[in-house]
Amino acid sequence: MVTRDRDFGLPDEFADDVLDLVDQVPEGMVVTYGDLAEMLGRGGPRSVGRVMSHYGSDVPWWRVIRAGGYPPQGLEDEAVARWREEATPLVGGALGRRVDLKLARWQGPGTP
DNA sequence: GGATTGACCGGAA
DNA sequence: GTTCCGGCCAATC
Repeated sequence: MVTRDRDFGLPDEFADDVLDLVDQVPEGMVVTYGDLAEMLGRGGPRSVGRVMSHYGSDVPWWRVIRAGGYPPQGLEDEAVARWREEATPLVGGALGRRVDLKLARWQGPGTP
């Protein structure tokens, strides 16, 4: 009996947990990298960000933002466009480029 | 085995 | 408002 039954098949278990949580984020809401790390109970903001850059293609990555309410670098315009489509609360109105975490922050599964 | 990197965080100047 | 720094964790060279 080995400690890990999944030697291969999945790239890494950590990424699987991250993607699973991001996929549960409802429309009009967002979550920060640091919050995801805390929900998982391990890892850090950097680890989550790295996972997203490689495997985020299969999840609503635009709902994962930085602690300041800003979208990931390189995809700012893409994320803002998605938010306006999903009516995500933005600071300064619908023309804002920053998410209002005070209203749109997803607290975790079971609290949509 | 160490050193570097990455879609980061928070605080200070 | 911006810019700089140290800390954080996992994957990669």
